[in-house]
Amino acid sequence: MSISATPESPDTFPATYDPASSEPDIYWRWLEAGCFTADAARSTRVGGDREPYSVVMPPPNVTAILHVGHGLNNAVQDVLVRWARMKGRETLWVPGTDHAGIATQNIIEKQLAAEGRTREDLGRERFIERTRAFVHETGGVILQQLKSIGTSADWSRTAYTFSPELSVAVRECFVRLFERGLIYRGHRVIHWCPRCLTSLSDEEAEGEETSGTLYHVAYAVEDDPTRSIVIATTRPETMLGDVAVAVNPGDERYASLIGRNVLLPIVNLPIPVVADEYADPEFGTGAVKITPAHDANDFEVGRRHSLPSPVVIDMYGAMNEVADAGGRVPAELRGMDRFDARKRIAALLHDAGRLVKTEQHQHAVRHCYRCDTIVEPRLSDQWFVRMQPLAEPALQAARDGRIRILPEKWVGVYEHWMTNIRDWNISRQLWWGHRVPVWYCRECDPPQDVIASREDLTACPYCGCDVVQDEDVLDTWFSSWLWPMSTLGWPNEQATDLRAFYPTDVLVTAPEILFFWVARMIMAGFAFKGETPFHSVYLHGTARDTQGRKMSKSLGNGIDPMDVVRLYGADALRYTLIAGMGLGADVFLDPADLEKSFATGRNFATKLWNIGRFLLMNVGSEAVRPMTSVSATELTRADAWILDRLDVAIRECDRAIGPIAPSLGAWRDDERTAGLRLNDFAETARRFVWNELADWYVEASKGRLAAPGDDRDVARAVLVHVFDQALRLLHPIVPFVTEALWQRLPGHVDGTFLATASWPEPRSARPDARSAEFDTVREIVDAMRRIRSEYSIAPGRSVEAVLIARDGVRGMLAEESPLLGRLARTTLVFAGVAPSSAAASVVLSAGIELIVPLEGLIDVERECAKLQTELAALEKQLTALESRLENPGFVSRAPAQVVDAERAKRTEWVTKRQVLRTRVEALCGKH
RNA sequence: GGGCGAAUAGCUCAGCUGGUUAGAGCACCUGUCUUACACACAGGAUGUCGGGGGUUCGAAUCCCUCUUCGCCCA
Repeated sequence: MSISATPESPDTFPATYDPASSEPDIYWRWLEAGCFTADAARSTRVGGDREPYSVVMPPPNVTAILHVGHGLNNAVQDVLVRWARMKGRETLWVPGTDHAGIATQNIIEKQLAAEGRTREDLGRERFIERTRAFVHETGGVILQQLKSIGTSADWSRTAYTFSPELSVAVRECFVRLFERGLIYRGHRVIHWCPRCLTSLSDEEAEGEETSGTLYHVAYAVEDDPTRSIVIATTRPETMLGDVAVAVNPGDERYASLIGRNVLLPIVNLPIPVVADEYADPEFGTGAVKITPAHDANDFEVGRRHSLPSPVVIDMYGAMNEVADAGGRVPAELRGMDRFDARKRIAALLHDAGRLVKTEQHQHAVRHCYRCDTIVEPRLSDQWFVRMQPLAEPALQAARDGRIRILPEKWVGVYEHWMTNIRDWNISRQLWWGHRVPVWYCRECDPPQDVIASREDLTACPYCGCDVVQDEDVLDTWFSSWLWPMSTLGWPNEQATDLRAFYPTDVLVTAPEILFFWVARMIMAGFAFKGETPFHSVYLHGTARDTQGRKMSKSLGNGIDPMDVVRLYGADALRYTLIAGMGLGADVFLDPADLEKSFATGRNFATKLWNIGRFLLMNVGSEAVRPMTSVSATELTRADAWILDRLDVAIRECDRAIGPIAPSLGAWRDDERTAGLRLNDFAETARRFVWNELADWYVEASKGRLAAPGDDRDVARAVLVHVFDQALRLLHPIVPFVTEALWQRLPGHVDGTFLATASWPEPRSARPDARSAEFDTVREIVDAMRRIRSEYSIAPGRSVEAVLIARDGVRGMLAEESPLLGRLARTTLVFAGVAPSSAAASVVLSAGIELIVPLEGLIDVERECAKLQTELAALEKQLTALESRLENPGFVSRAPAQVVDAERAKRTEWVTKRQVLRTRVEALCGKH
């Protein structure tokens, strides 16, 4: 064992911690030592000696740069991962990026536009080449940024959704689902973004509450122009594609019109009135126009009634006769944008006397989640995944506890989505992404004309003719839903990582992508591995500004985590985020005042640094006794107390982070919601090092460290031990400063890292009795400090206090008098009765009475009033307590231990009341 | 419109299956260069637990209702 012991002095040890100078170095040394590299062979699942713990990082977009949301997400994961690693698990955290089809393609298209070109100018091949080169050059910056906040991921396993390996997984997944009949090509009305020029899934078309107009339009009855039927619509421009008016079959108002024709205004085409349950008699006029090509519901109605589907809006969102629409779009409207056309058509209807009225109407309008353009329903051929069969096991797993979702409020949301699941449109009309692995043979008869294949095809396997591949690519989420498996080697079932680390443990992400990603990963896990991909889902909150707005680039209210790292260090960033984030709660930060926002974390790191500074400067560099060699009899009361508090802190931290995995195959009800309270964990650890170790133990040890002898060595041993343990507890939250200090502790072995040190365990099951005695000392110090403050007694002035207590307590306190002198500048005088002089006094627990004669300083009236107030409050509570105990209902029905506790309390309070009364008589009576 | 959830100190939140005088952090006020730390130390104030009703020996906690807010899905 080599002892890295250069004597510390104020010169070599600055009073404030400088993260900028040490963090990068520490991180580099962790990497060099391979601290974050998992060894699959050690996993018990492949015959190794360690339980595995694995986490997959939600892959950021390959083109993304770090924002606070990423910081928060990765801070949470890093706390869990570092904790698991210290607990001795073979820990793997898989990092990576996704290729972000739409977002990345948008970037390249913008670049091209700046050059006055389009992707069509380049052609598909060259466009993909260019995008690939761009991603290669500038992509993954975010992964480098993640390193500077301490992310302890296994970079040797960095994955990418569009890598050759993961592309194999995507293709395997597609073909298998196709073969199982769960992927089909459908002719449907889907969500279309006229700007991105691609279809979107239901989840990607986000509803947004919008104030619109409801237009009431009269369609004249063909054979009776005196009558008309009034429909209500928010989208009058789609009327050019109307093929019917639907009314509810039970709606008597319209019964006589069913089967007859009405005339479509402007176009002047006769269209039928049909009876269909879809028409809601309560909404609008109860009659609804049917436009199969431009509304998903209308499409279904159209199918039921065998109606045609004329297309009157093109892919760019402009009015045009696209299909089966001959003569429907007037010349003046052709090529006009849909929203301009809406106004124009409203005007035309008005002029024709067909616009009955308009009214304000609140409704949800779908927007593209990537570019916020209003989505246009579009009739087209798309690939869909039949989701219902996949949802069953995913739903069941959540119900029987094989998987848990925290905070629990999201479980209901998950269940609701899963039980009402709809088919997933997975094809995108993009170039950047996994191309749909389907080839078409023009020569073959059905059913061989559509061939899904794991291998690229050049010729039809059935007839040898030429084949063409489907033009579309797959939704990026169709590759990310495989992430927990594909990153570990799936579909190669023999892959060591897959066997060693799947299923993973916890998935940490934001609730926004519960459906996009989390739910689908669970479905994929069951579909392809027959197992849940993780046993816990932790959905964390959102970073918001002081007004509660979500931080975003467009609002300009974001915080760049790299700025925070530069100014205050990664630890400050991490501590602030973790400590400020309750389970599922949002974190509020002020983008205009980084100093204020991150002071919590910065101050804490500095405090920790200074405790270390004190310790290293005062403990010295000579060998420190290991705690195992220190016998209980050598320990002072302060030692017993801090060791006891350490045990409490360890237990509370463990409880806050929680069970690392379900104790059986599934979560028991009582452990289902346990743990993952990272803010509680942070607070407990903070309380221990700051309010207990620094405020009391360090202060109490100062005298002992100054006096050479055996006791000095005991104090040094306890101090080093306790600080070492505290650093371990805090390491997952503030890895850098804890590592820096830990490596400077006397006795540190070169080449060992806190990052891979063991997690603390409590020393003893039961607290040492002398720990409670130290609490009495603390109580007296507190009381003396209050009195001193109240009477403005100069800090330097020594005070004498009279103490009335049992013999045992007297003896104990006599022994602790040096400590009382140091911490409270008080000398105790033991007496049997209170002195009669004017004095400040206080009654402590166990009937200890403390009287501080302060001749001349005491305001007798004030002191008397204070005691009387205290006595009155006590009497009131005592009365309530006694009436409770006299209540037969309480005594007979309340649990015995509650009743006993109340009785014990009564005894104590009665004693206290007696002491207070005597004191009041003595002090107030004279006055 | 359907569903889920929340309302506790100025702010952000704990308070588990009912049982002390309802807690923490931050913010705030007062004092202090006490030999690691003023990014600190010491002391202090702060709540009809959203309103109303009910169950119970006992309600912040359970039930009903109203109000307000948030989220998800239409």
